[in-house]
Amino acid sequence: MAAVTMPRRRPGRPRRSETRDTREVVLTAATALFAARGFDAVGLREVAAAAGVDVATVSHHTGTKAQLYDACFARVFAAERAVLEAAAARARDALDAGPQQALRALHDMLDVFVDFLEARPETTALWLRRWLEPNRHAELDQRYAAPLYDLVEELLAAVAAGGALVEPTPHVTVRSLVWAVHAHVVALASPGGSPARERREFRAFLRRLLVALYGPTGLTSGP
Amino acid sequence: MAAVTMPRRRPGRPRRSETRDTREVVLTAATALFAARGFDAVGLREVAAAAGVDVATVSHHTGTKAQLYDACFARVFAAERAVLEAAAARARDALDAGPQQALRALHDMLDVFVDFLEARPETTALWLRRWLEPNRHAELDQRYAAPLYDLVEELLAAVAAGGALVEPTPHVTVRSLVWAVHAHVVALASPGGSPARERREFRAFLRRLLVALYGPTGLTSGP
DNA sequence: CGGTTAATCCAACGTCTGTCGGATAATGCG
DNA sequence: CGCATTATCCGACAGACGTTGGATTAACCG
Repeated sequence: MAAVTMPRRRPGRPRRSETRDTREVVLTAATALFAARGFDAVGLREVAAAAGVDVATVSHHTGTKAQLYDACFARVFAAERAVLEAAAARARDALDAGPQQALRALHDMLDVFVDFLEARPETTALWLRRWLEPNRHAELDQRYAAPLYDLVEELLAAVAAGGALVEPTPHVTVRSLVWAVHAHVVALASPGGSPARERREFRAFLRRLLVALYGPTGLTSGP
Repeated sequence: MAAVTMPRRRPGRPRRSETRDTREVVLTAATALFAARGFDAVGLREVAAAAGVDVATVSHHTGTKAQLYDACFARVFAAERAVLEAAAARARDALDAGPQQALRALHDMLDVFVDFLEARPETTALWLRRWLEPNRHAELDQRYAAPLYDLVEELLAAVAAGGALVEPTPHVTVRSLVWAVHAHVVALASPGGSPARERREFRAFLRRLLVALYGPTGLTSGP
């Protein structure tokens, strides 16, 4: 099972410097497993083995299995949100510099999103798996997706008001954009193919799509 | 558990007329459960209960649990493929009638796709769940996705050659389009919201997207 | 030093899982 | 009718599951 393994710490109270260490290792191992195979297909003993600890240690640090899953989920999406909000802040600043700069900032924000998911594909896997659960879907949408969509829509509206876009964007456009990214990431994780080329092509596609949807803006080209 | 229940047939060899009946009921119940919660979260006893039969009866008709899952998967996608290939055949015929008619046929084919997934959301759920499995992804892509993508691309290229489209379509565009549909279906299955409006808006979005990507063709407006 | 705290593992629990052998009952066929 | 066939269910098995109590070990603190 490869094992991200801890160096197998002996029992006893840890030194103050290394506290909270095991929990991180467990969460990382669990996140990878949950992303790859889903909640029910992963056993706690398997998580423990991947982390190089005992089952009871996992429970000790993360409580129940459902709590462990929630912790993985929250951890991953906190990272995503942090990255996106930083990019959004930059985009907001660019709003004052005119619609052209604002649109470029929007493009940058899309890049940040794509980069993040490419670097951490577990995010996509965890997201899609929970997305499919019929009951939790609404809650998930409210809590994670809606703020992101609103943010992008707000930026698009602001850019549109500046005259660089043809029309304001409905929810469905942003959602489709996001899902195209998820699809790209899943396909990228598959063995075979030419990752570098695929990444390049996908970015070009996104650029082209945005320009196509929102009209010619003078930002059409750009190496 | 609601139960699509069979009327609880008594033991004994069935009449020749009603043979193969139970198997269909089991597959239907299993498909719904697998789609909603995934392979590992669904127990065979639960499938049996939903179908109104005993566990052993499920095994008797569908073999192992993995075989049951495969049967559900194959059944659902055989239906999808049948519908899509019929639409594709119509689109091919329209190619001879000129690029305008060909593009309209392409739009119709998209509609058929969306209609099918809306009517059978299990298709999307089963598809996405297996899509996420890292190892089976490539096989799945080869076996189910690639032919579909190739088909649409071929049609687009033919239409483009006729002068109605601006440029040929790379793989990534078609894939993004398909995923936008899946996202739409998942969102539609969620409680709350206004399904009728969402369906209307999404179709409008698809039209707009196609026109935006492939240039003004005179087919811009619709109803 | 001695006492407290905290992390780790071992072992066991009850439950649920997928699977299979065998009993039962009803039809089809001669 | 009598025999083979088939669908159905009951019961049981071995294994894996999530979870818990208790023992062990080591660091902190006075």
